[in-house]
Amino acid sequence: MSKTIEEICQLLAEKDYKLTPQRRIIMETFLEHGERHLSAEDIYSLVKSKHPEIGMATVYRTLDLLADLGVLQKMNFGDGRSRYEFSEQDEHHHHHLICLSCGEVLEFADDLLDSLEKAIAEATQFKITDHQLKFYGYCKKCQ
Amino acid sequence: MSKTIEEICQLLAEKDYKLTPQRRIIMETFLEHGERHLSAEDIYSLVKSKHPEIGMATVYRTLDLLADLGVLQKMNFGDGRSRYEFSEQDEHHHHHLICLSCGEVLEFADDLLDSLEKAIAEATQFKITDHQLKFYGYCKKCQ
DNA sequence: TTTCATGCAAAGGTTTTGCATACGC
DNA sequence: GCGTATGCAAAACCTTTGCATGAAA
Repeated sequence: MSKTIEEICQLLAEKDYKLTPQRRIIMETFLEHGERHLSAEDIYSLVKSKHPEIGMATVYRTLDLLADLGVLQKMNFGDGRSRYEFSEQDEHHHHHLICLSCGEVLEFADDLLDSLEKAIAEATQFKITDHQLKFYGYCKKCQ
Repeated sequence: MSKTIEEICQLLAEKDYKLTPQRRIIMETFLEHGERHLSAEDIYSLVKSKHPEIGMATVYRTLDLLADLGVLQKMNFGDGRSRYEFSEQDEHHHHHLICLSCGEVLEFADDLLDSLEKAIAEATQFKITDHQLKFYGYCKKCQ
């Protein structure tokens, strides 16, 4: 499960960030549409429909902030813009299958990589905080 | 091993692409600096120092072409620009460890994912052509 | 000679920044 | 009230495109 809005607000407060209406609106929008991999533009459109006064720059700044706090994860699926999704640190990771033809992104649950991660950390002396696995190919429709 | 320049030229010929001096120069530059994960700008600078008449657009077009031919692989390490490296299809995959502090990129060989890939292909009906695994963390120096 | 590739500059798209104003704490 | 956040517009980037010229096959 992703965090609740109260948990996120608490994270903000802990780091002395202000809880502004804009930040709350953006967080709520994310919680309502969390299933998708939203771009900044997606968020901006969703938010703008109900709160036209909000600015694009605020969306970008808020997404950056939430990514820094570890609430969101910034991803790149190769379509020229960043996309964001809730990071689910305590849970098992999920990975992405990206269709090279239609761009569809499927999710795939898996935690096989944990042991691999440990082995790599030991071998390279890296302190690994996260990993990201993407499969590229063609979905059933596009083959 | 990555392909030799002759093999790449042959690929071009097979698909009726012309072998221009610019394309040759860019391929040679890549072969000379193949160990790194070069951006278009990196290639442009390297190429420009010996052949100042070459244009940025040609670099982009050639990199795209080589990626289409399967010679290069376009990657994204989250620094706002695409990076390219030789794709080594016949060999075992290698993956990347990216330091979130200094941006260093380490490579890590592994082929544990082949069986996972098969299982996922079966479960999702995707025809998987490639995968990409990235670990994020902090390198020895930055911890 | 025909067709494709190049170079340049301009356009496109995404993200960041400067600055005056507004607002949370 | 202090200091941070916002909105707007401009700027900064990376990448793509249009078009006349030039070169490969």
